[in-house]
Amino acid sequence: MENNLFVYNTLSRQKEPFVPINSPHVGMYVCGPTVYGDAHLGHARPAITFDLVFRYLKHLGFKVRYVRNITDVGHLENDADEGEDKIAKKARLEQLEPMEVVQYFTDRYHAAMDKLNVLKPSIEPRASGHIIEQIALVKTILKEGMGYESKGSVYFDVEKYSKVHQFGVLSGRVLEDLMSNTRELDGQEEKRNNADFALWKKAQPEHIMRWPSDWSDGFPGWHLECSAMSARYLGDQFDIHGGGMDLLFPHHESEIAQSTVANHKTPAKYWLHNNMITINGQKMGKSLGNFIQLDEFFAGKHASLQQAYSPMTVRFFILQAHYRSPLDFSNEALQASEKGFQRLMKSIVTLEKLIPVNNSTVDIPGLQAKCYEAMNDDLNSPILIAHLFDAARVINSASDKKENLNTDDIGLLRTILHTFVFDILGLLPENDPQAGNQVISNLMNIILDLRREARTNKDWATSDRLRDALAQAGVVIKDTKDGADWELE
RNA sequence: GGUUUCGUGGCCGAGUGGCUAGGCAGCGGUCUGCAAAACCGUGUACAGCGGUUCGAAUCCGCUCGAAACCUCCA
Repeated sequence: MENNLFVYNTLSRQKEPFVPINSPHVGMYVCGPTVYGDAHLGHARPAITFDLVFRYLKHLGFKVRYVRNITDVGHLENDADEGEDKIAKKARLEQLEPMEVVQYFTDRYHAAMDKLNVLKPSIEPRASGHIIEQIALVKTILKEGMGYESKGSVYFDVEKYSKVHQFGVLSGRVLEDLMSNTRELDGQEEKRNNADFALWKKAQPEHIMRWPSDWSDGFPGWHLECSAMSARYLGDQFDIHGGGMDLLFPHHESEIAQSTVANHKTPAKYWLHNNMITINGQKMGKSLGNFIQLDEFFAGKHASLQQAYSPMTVRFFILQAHYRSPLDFSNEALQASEKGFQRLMKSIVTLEKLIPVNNSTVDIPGLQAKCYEAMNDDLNSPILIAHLFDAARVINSASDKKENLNTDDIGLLRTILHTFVFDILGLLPENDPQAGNQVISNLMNIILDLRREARTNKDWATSDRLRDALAQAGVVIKDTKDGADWELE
């Protein structure tokens, strides 16, 4: 298996060769959604980013176990309902069981991911299903002397940890700065230091989701689930930990601290972080109220949307930017992606109609090498897409008889496009009438025959009538030198 | 205030010491009965000011501007 993949490791702040701990096996953990609301455009980014990683690693021949969790417990809210679990709050408002809410939004999340052609992870564990592991982890941390109990809650002792390890390896935070943070949080007076974070929280009387423990009836701290579940399914040390940049601190930093104490080793070898999607230069987020849900994109129903954008347009839009760059939403940008995506997909259809010529005028093996080069350079999907557009231009030129392609090169182009467009980028054709309905195809042949007859007789009136009528019916006619072609609008 | 980043042509977005990114839009052309599609051609872009260098959008410094995180967030 050839592997020249380099990835940017947040831990070292540089690109490193990707060498799995136990090749060909790869363990990858990615922080998944909190299921108390519908997925928005921001959620699509990590899902698609790590879907790309998952797909490419598999393509390279690695045996990947991809774990992406569902957070259905434990996140605290810092508003009027202090210390209340987000899911419990929503449930009470709607008079639903918390698990009913969780199920509803989990299903909706899965549906949106399916539309975006995001592959299912190997394991999708729920935090609520791993309370036992999380309690065990708290006990281990207490046994190691790095945690302390306070009024039924348990906190991680960041200052003590810092005497042995460096807290802040991932984010570059300095402990002194964290300690001097004077912000008043719930339970702050229970902590020895401001920088300490909760491992276990005692539940308030109104708190619905709670589990018994040695310390109190309560719920796990929000960094704990990822440490517990990644270790449970991938072992103490695994290859890739992914997530959004916004989780870098405190979430991932705390995970490292917890896992380091519990297992005496740093949990993940490579930390990969995707950047944010912005709207008017600002992060798209629930708390900012400026997010657009994925279903709203697909339906075109949102004040900020000029039209509907298909799932593949959204996917292509995201892949056209590098995962570590911020990506700004705008209708113009989405429309450009839509056009570009269609151009790429049309070229794949055109490729199937090419007639081989003896002497090729284009270096197709070189193109393939460039595609791999792009992906190997920290999953540079925008560069890959630029090369695929080069392929599209070659195909169109060949179709126009301006370039020549022999049988081997046409076959290789087919391999390149199918591999990179479908398998790796995970794009799907959206309107494929030929594949869809044989009857339509047959009917179209009859109509185009009639139109060709009219055109041979220079009966432009009939020819145009057919073209206009078909356009009304949603079929676009394209005249080429070799006769007419058609596609659904 | 601290930590981490970023500032590229009309829009989006790669690159990162010398060699065309790419897409969308625009303009000109080829093709066409016309149109669409396709193809070809077309842009003195790198926030500003200094410095290093034979050479800087790319490295360094400063200035200006923006973002994320520091509090739940993808």
